[in-house]
Amino acid sequence: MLSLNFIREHMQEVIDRLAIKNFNGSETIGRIVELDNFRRETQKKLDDIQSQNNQMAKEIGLLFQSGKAAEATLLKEKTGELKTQGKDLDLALENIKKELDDILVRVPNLPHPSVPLGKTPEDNLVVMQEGEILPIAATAVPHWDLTTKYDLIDFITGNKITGAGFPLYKGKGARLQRALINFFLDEAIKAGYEEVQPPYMVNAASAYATGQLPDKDAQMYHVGLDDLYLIPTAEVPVTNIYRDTILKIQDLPVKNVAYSACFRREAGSYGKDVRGLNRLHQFDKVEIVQIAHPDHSYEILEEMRTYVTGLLRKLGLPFRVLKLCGGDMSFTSALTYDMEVWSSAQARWLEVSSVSNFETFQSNRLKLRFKDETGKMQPAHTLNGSALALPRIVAALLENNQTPEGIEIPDVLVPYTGFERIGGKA
RNA sequence: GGAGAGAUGGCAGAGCGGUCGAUUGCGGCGGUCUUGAAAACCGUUGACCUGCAAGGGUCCGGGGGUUCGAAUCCCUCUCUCUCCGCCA
Repeated sequence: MLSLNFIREHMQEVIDRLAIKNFNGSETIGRIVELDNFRRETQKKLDDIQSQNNQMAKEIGLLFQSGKAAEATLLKEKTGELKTQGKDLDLALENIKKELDDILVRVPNLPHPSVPLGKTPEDNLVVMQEGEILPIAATAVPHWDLTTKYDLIDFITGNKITGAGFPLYKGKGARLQRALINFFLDEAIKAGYEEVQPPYMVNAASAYATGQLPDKDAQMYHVGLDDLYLIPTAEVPVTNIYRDTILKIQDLPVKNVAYSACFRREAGSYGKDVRGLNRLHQFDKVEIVQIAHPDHSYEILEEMRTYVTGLLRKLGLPFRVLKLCGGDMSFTSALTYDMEVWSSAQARWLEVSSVSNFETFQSNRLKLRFKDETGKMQPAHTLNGSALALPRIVAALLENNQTPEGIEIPDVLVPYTGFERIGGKA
């Protein structure tokens, strides 16, 4: 969430920048400042009463100790009034804080000044494109046909076991998954990330801290009996490692990588977007997370972007990088790059990674801070990115590498798969 | 799941219901000494809210209660440890 002080001191700027995310903040921001003023007033009143209370309690103590019981009793009677006032104020303060917090957690992060204007994905800015976009071969088929042809993924049985969007990977399909996960993890480790294996369920506090709650409540699977959420991305548990943490400046940047299954309800999705591997309820992803000094977070964002495009290059997939426009950015992000790979048989771009800088938006909620050069406490910046999400990578690999002899596995993956081709005589 | 013990500052570990935000040790930081380091010695060392400041307020696992006054008493929840049970 945004910090109250920043909002107070930059009201108009906050409203203007929120508008870039198509969020009309004029009323909300006014209300926030109003409530905060009220909060301060009430707090002050309460503090004064507490102060008087403490003072009197001390005096009473001293009187009793020096044997002046009568005077002490007299003073005791006077504390009743203060107590009632204190209770009322306390209650009022609690209500104000609750209302303030409810509003504050629903205000999105401010976009970085370089974020392009726009409302829809069409307004995103293509910042680079690489790789050859080959014309579609007459015989090329989409991945949902290839997975059936080579018996790699069984959507029907997955549907029987659980439901739509929960595929069953089989044989070389399963091995390809495992190969990709290991390849992505090894590459990240080479790039200096420390591997962690997080829990796949998180509590509400964690989901709030990274911004999934209350914003994306309906997108997460919730286990009601225990009040736990299935993670939509490893970002949630991994970033929450650092909740309520004070880091040393020399520990920055913190670099973590994690593989996890991801669970998303994807309520409201339909049509060609959900066909085959394009959109699933459960999928695999390797996620990179960094915690950075605010002075360097944008350099690190570029570093992460370069890292991810490097992976795509190694896999031999044509890709492009988009800088998301205000309207297409997530609630929590200040600047996001999306990486998309070209799927030849579908003749469309598929999003396979999203790399974002959240600046202090998450760390404010996380209470993730570090002591800076001057010994002052300040919130760190958090960043993360997919490196990478598997399903659409698999889709693109299958579609782009299909030949009459079968599907060719990229050289970098062969040591991981143990086979060079799917189908044919191999 | 059953029985018991516990939860205090970065860590360890004190704390008769009344100047306790908290003794002490370690660690950290600064200094003296030293060519440098170690050792020794001296000093310093929690977070948050509010205020220009002085100051005031809150925090001893979370929440509630008793009391003029709670780290200290009571209730409750959570977690940890030990033992038993069950089990990948």
